[in-house]
Amino acid sequence: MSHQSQKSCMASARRISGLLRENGLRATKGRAEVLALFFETGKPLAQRQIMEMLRLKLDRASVYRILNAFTAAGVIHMAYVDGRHRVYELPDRCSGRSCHPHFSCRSCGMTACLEDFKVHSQGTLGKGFVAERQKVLIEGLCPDCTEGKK
Amino acid sequence: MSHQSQKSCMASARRISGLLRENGLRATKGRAEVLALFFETGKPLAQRQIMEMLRLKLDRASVYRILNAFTAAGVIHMAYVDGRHRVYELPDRCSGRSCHPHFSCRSCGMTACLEDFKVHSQGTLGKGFVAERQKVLIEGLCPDCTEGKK
DNA sequence: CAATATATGCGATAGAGTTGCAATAAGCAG
DNA sequence: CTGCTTATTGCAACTCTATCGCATATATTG
Ligand SMILES: [Mn+2]
Ligand SMILES: [Mn+2]
Ligand SMILES: [Zn+2]
Ligand SMILES: [Zn+2]
Repeated sequence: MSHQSQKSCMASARRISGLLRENGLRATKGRAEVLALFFETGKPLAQRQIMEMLRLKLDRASVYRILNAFTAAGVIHMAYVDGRHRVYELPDRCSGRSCHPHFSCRSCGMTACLEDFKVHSQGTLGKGFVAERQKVLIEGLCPDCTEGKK
Repeated sequence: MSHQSQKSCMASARRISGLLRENGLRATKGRAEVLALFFETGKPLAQRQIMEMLRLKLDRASVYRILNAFTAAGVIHMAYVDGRHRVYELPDRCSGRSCHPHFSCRSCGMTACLEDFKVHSQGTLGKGFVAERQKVLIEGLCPDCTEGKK
C-alpha cells in the first residue's frame, strides 16, 4: 500500500469518525468499519453482506445493533426488504420526501437502485398525517429473466 | 341469522369457490374461508390476523401455504412488509403497474391504504427490464403520533 | 363411488432479528 | 497520559416468522 492511499485511508477514517460523532454516535472501530463499507461500496447492504465484507471481527448482534443505531440517528435508512432481509443504504441520493426507487426481479431476486427513475406523488394523506419518506419498489423481470421467459 | 343473509352467504361461498377454481386452485374449505376474509374485511391482512379471525380451524403452516398459493395464482398480492410481517391484500384496487400506495407510521406502526393518493412514475428501467408492479410506501407520522410530538 | 392428485396437520427446522448480562473500550475531566 | 464513567460489544439464549417432510385427509374427475 502506497503512502498516498494510506494517507487517504487515514483521512477517510477521520472523516467517518467525525460523521459518527456529529450524529451523536461514539466512533467505535466496528461502527467506523460498517459505515465505511456503505461509503466504499455505494450500494445497499444487508446485515449478511456486511458480515461477509468485514475485515474486523464483529458479532452478529453487534452488527444488528449498529444498523439500528445508524438508522435511529439517520446515518443510513432501510431501503427495502429483500425477502426476509432488511437492506440499508446511505440516504445521500434522497432528498426530503423523494427517495430514489428500487427495482426487484420477482424471478431471480436481483435488486438495483433506480437513479434515473422519477416518481411524483400527489394527493392528500388526511388531516394530521405527516409524510416523511416515500419508498418506491418496482417489481418485475430483469434482463436475464426476460430472456429465459421467451 | 336471517334467510336473506344465509342465502347471500351461500351465494358468496359459491362465488368464492368459483374464483378459486378459475385461478387453478382447488376450492378447499380452508382456502375458501381465507379468501372470504379478504373480501369481507376489504383490508390488508397478515397471517397472524387471519389466524385470529378464522372460524374454521386451520394450521399455521396451512395458512402460510394458502397465502403463497394465492399469491402465485395472483388472487392476492403482498401489499407491504410491516415489521417482520408480510401483509397481503386483494389486488382489486390496483390496475396494471399502478398499485395504490400505503402509509405506515414510524412511531406506532399503524398502517393504511391510500386510495386517493396518486403516484406517477416516469423514466426508463434500462434495456431488458420489465416492470410489472409498483409498490409505494409512505412513511411518516399518523394523527395520533403528531399530537404526541407537539 | 372409487381412483388419483393435491392439500392439510403435525412436528421439526431454518433463519432473521432481539435481549440480558458481564466484559470491554470510547469519551472526558483532571 | 491516567483513571473514571458510561456506552458498546461478545456471547449465548431466545423470539418469532416462515418453511419443510411426511403421513393422513379431502377435493376432483370419471
Ligand atoms: Mn438505493
Ligand atoms: Mn392496500
Ligand atoms: Zn431476474
Ligand atoms: Zn402513529
